[in-house]
Amino acid sequence: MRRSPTSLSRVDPEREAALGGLDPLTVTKLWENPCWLSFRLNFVAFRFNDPVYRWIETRYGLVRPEFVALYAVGLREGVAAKNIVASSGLPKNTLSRAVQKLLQRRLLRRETDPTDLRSYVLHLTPAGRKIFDETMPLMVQHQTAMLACLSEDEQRQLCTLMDKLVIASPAWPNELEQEGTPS
Amino acid sequence: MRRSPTSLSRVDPEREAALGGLDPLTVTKLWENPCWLSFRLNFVAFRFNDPVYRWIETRYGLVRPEFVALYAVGLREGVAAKNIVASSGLPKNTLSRAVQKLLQRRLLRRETDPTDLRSYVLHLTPAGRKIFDETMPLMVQHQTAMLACLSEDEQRQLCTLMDKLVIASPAWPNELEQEGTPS
DNA sequence: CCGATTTAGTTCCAAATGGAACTTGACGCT
DNA sequence: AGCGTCAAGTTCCATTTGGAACTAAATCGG
Repeated sequence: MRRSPTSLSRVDPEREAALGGLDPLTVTKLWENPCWLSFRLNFVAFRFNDPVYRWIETRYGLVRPEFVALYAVGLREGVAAKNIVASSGLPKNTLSRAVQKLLQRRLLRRETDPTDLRSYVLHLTPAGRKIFDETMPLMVQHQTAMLACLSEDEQRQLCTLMDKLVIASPAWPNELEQEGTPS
Repeated sequence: MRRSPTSLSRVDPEREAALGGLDPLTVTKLWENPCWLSFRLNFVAFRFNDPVYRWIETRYGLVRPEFVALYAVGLREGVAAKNIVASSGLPKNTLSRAVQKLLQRRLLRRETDPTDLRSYVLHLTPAGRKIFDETMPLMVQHQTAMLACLSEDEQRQLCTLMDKLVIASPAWPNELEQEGTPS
């Protein structure tokens, strides 16, 4: 029952030293886990997200989907909720509520999209923009701290590799076990 | 206000072609987003997690934290709940419930840890092991599909780079904006 | 060896979540 | 144009979630 992926990364002794800070189960998930990608993604993502969202929640009273929406509009004025859904994976009713809340709090403004009357075009108000501008540097600083263990070059590599994944993502299966054409 | 990270990856024209399948906001989050790491992590993690957890839920009636617990014990018999908490980031009450449910359903078995009477040592029952063994190949297959856009060598690189991040993680800040020693 | 602090796990409960059904507008087809 | 299907966003409601308080056991300090 030996599975291959473990061999992808070797537990070389120099590293073994640095492992003191990690829970033993974490070590197992790193090096005796056929699903190496999933664990690494979720673990690192969590370590990024958790401090960020806790800070935003206590600082501005915005919960995660609300900030996701605000951040998205901050990056690209004029998006619609559907875009945020597609790029974040949050369910659309959750995002609907998030947008409502942001509208109430006058952090977001919206107008119906003249080219599609079902859809709304979103913009940040100055107050919303202020939050975006205040938060961004902290997030970048946190990212920098997390990436400090990698050289500039390694950081670029990581970025490029993950680019490829995201770009390839439309071709990935949305369901497990979709056997070819059933009968 | 130009921020550097965008320059980490160039939107070279060959890629621009393949971008058809992506939402415009996704493209912005890729290449006009100072927080490039966060987006890539969360996006790819979501695309892995979502099909997997939906399948497990419909197939076995296990919700996410339940499967997280089952999977963890499957990887390393004899772990305690605290280890699963540490390695997964789920809150401990959520995991407590997940374990209870798995005990009820006889997928997990537990005995008090003789070296620490507060703690329990967890094991899979044969039924639990069966689920683990059935699920693993599908997850690996999904991972393989997602990684198909990378060469063997690139896959190894990605694995190694993320190793480094996980290993460095104990040194990362748990809070944003913890200014040095206050007064 | 006794009190003060920390830790593993549980319980409580208010709040967030997300599936499903719904409304309204767009789009395709004949 | 007219009808059936699809898409954007909202609403409803049962379920899940996770913070905070709690219990019991371990660990630390003198």
